[in-house]
Amino acid sequence: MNTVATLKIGELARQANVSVDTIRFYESKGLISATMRSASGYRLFSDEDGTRLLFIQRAKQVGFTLEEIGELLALKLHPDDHTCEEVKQRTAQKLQKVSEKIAELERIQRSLKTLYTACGGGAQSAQHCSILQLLELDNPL
Amino acid sequence: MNTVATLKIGELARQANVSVDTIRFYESKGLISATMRSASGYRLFSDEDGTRLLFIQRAKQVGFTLEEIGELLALKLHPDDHTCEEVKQRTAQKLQKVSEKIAELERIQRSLKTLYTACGGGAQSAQHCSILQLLELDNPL
DNA sequence: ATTGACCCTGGAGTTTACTCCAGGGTTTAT
DNA sequence: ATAAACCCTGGAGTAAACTCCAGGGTCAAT
Repeated sequence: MNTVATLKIGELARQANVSVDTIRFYESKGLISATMRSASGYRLFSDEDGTRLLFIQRAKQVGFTLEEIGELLALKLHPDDHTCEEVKQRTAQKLQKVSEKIAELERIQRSLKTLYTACGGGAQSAQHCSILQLLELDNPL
Repeated sequence: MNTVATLKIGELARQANVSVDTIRFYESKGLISATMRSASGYRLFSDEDGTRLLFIQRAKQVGFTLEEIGELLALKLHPDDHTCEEVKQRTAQKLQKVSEKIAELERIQRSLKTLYTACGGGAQSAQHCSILQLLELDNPL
């Protein structure tokens, strides 16, 4: 893995498909930080920063806020970590949240699949039928 | 299923754990609509509206915008629907999006699980290790 | 018949996550 | 040596999704 800082902000932005303004905004929020600056003050990034940006985009897609994403990125183990138990506990909390999100999506998925097959399944199955009613069947109150 | 409109906005808000302002805001965006009004102009909602609000909250949690949620809620089949194919196609698109979100979450889940077990798994396994590196292993660029 | 807890509309304010200048230096190619 | 294409900072503007008034009507209980 190449970890030297050679990318200027525009190059990184193109690679990760975000704007340079977005990168600077994320930096201001502590989600990413230029590994170093060039003599003339230009930010220099490494490939790992590209991975980081990609992760941020994806986590956003599934409903994490930038603040939560920052917490996810802060979950780190290293040998001299004296608070291993605490990291473990925070990780467990995040796992819980992720599981809930997956369960939610699977419920929506089941309803959509039912809706999909009901359509064109013969006149008798094409009842009044919306995703709401299907969710209610799947998840009785 | 009870579908009469008897709930005033405050009662519905308490039931669905959102504010009355939020309900009125959703109404302005076409996500929900009071089934009727009382003589004095009060909005009256049915239990189905509660389900609707619950769905909105959950879909928001997994990263759908209010606009997308509106589209999901609009997916409906009924016998006199002449555009069944179109509904089917839109549903397929939504299914695609849901699958992508689930895949993303499962990737994050795998990394978090690895992080969770690495911690406390003996000194030799507690390497410098963050969710980023684990994601990279899981999803080589 | 009046007090407190609701409801209404219309509009202003807030937070999150960007996006877009202005004004000014830097680098690269011609 | 001079454009074109970058980069910098600081700050203003925008869209989405609320949130919070102000000013005024309604309803149930005392």
